[in-house]
Amino acid sequence: MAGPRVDDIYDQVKAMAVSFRLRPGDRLNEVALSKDLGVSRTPLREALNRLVAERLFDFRPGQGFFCRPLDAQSVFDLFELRQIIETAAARAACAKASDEDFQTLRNELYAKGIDITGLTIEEAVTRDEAFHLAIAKLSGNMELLQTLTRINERIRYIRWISMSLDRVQRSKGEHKQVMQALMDRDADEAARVLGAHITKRMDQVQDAVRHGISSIYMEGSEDISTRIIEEVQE
Amino acid sequence: MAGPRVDDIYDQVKAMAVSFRLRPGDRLNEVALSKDLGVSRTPLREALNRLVAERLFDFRPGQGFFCRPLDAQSVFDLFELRQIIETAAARAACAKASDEDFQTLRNELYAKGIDITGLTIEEAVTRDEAFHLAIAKLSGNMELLQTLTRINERIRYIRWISMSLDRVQRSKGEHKQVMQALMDRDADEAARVLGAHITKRMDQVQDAVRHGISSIYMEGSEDISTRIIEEVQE
DNA sequence: GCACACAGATCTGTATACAGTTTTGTATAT
DNA sequence: ATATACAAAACTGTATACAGATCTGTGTGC
Repeated sequence: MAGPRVDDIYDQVKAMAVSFRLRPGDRLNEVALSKDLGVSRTPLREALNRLVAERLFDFRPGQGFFCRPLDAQSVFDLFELRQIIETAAARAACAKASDEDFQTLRNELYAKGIDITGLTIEEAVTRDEAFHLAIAKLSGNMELLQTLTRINERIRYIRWISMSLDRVQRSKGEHKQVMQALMDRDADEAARVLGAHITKRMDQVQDAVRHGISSIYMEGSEDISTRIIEEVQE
Repeated sequence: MAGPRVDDIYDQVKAMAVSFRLRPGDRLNEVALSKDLGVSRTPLREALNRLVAERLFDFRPGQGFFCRPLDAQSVFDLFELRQIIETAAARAACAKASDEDFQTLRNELYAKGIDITGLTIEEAVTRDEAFHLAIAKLSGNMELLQTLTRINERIRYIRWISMSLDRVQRSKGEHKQVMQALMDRDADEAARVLGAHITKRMDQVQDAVRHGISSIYMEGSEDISTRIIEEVQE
């Protein structure tokens, strides 16, 4: 049988890194992990090298692979970059996407993000991310989409933590404004609202980070599986 | 002795891919290449996996590594993304960089890009790229810089070809405008001029690509080492 | 002349072994 | 008690071997 082993390993290790199941800064024990995954070190190291290129791991010659720590500056930079790319994507979408595209976006992803009561934080972030990625996709620029996807992977855990600290999802109204601006094909407005939305999130995240990024590493994990009770009235 | 073997292999293979010495679309023979480089397949494959993550190679399970072909759409997308990132970087630089930073930029990289007579096309593109990257660095956003660096690697060969077809470098006056706007800290003007500059380049490249991307693959190589004779008066 | 099938060669995918380095633990001296 | 030196254990880095998949080329049948 076989199947694409490296791709599977890559996905599994990436999932561990993204969810911080491997603690940032820690050295990765190749032998132990390869036994855990039931493969040998060779394909594991191949997968790890991909993740090094994606900046999810550090590689120090002679010492091995390290789960990459996320410092406050990197978090800020990644959010800023995300804002740059998403606002540009919204502008491009206004120019390039069809009315049908926007209808689909509204009916599928936007609609699913409205009521998140009863969802876990992980699920809520996933839906939020999906809406934002869908806009990026409507830009028609696959390289942009790919780049944003990578950025999202690196800050996903921070978004989980931030949301679990805040408890309440306040993006409903903002998403509505973004959706409206897109359907009006008002590029300036779409970029403005989306940019402000991300800035607000970034501020929340900065608070969380200031609160101590090291403590963030410890908790979590169970928090993202707690369910969201209520939603603010908009 | 030893030294970081994988990093070296990575650099060497990347250099081959970026300069299209490995022809796009071609399958890579691991045994042959590993013999060429004087290493075994194991570290070579590790390096190749990094390059897969950077989209310089494709990986098809069961078939191996393929030098990634650059289609017209990808070239367009990469240039568009480059424009988005660079204009945003210029805006950020206006807000964050110090006067001293701009002085250094002007005296070192800007000045070196003015007179390119006698340089090879490869050298001229390198200087152009260095100026643009320096602006990105002044944004203070290292993630942005990293992302742009990766994009540049993927379109470098196209820029070589485009410049060798055009023969004449017309960026002198445009760079001057960008430099001036930066020193005035006029973010809107800097973004506008830089954006227009990249758009112009993109148009030239699109012409080159329409001219036939397949023919582009064949020639080149020697063209980039031809020296630039004259420069337009500005 | 063309399509298909089969066999040989080639190449990829992974496990394993081993050399060399780094880390860890212990014992000794100050 | 602290620092240092040394030895043992653990781990990384790479080569190699082998199994399995893929490709290539030839020959046969239609």
